[in-house]
Amino acid sequence: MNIVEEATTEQRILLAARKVFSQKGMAGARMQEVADEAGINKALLHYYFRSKQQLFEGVFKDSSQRQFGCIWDSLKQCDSLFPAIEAFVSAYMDKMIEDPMLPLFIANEMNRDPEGLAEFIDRGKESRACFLRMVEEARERGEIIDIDPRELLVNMMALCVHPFIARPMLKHIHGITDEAFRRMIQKRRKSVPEFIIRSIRA
Amino acid sequence: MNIVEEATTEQRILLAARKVFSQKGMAGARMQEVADEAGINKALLHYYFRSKQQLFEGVFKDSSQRQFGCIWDSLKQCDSLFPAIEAFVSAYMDKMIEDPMLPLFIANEMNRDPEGLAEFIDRGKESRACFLRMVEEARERGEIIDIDPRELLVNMMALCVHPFIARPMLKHIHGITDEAFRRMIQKRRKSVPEFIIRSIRA
DNA sequence: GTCTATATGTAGATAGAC
DNA sequence: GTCTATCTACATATAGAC
Repeated sequence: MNIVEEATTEQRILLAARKVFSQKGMAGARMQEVADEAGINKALLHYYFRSKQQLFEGVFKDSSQRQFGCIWDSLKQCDSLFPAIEAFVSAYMDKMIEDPMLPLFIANEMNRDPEGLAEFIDRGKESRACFLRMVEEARERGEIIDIDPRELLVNMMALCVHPFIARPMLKHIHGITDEAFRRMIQKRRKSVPEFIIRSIRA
Repeated sequence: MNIVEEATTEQRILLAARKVFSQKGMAGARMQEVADEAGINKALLHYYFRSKQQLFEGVFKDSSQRQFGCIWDSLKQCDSLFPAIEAFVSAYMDKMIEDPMLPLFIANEMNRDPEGLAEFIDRGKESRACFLRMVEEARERGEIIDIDPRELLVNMMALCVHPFIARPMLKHIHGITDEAFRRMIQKRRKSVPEFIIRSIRA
């Protein structure tokens, strides 16, 4: 092996599959397209991953871990609420900037097979519970208004994820380019936490 | 024709197709399933709509009109900002309660074929422009803080639409039933406008 | 208008050479 | 491990009887 190691075939397949599956979805994706994207033959896909379903699961396992993994963790690294909100929004948006197709991909996959996700979603369970307690406590201390912690969390996720889900529509409505979209997202990294905190501050 | 007219075959096909397409997406939908759902034969689908693509477009045309049609109009029926926000949120949510799969369906279709949507999105253009002016004016009068009107609109849509996009995840995370989800949405009809207005009020 | 039967194309998967 | 060639299954679409 060289010091500068080339990507293994398996890695190239996973990368190509992630691109194709997240753009086209499970049903719309074609094995041929994945093969082309990876620069290999269709038959080789079946050599590494027995079936399309298994390839898909390989990709999805990877993707959903990346999506849900460190995001929730960002919540509990803070000891007070407002910094935690800022950290969560930043972490979430960073992940989606890396991989803008992921949110829609995951939304679809959850819709297609709700059970298949359970283990990955549950991974952030404690972090989420920790955050909900933090909200509860801030409320008891009178720092924030009376709001259901779970509702706050839904609103936070909504404000983070929606631009990526609705990207084609936003681009059309506001007539913006990819570059302008990127700038909008960067702006939201600051404005979204402000929007949230203004709304809940007592 | 009877006074109590039965649904025509074409209407039953469109209804069935809407159900199947919005659950499975264009690629995942099967003509056989649409036929079964409509209680007719597969060949008859091709009699009414020459191809799957045309059937899909028939459904999408209908769906996106329902989604975008009267929602934007709700914006300009008010002469001050806060009631307009309340009206928009209510109208939007009512539409989605009627047809909870529509948001994800439309998000996917926009992703698949961004151009295909243009005409339907553009339909609400004047209403949107009118709303953005309303925000601008409220800002000049000092009623609200300094916020980009377009950003406000994105946030409004995010808070409305996200629970429907992420429904399976929310149901899993919060361990709620269909009935509890429905209650959550009803609650949000009030809480979302409050959340927004608290955030922008000067 | 509605059906049965069939043609046509394509995608997933395998066999087997190298 | 990687390829070419092929099998099999199935989905869209059509032909034609009723």
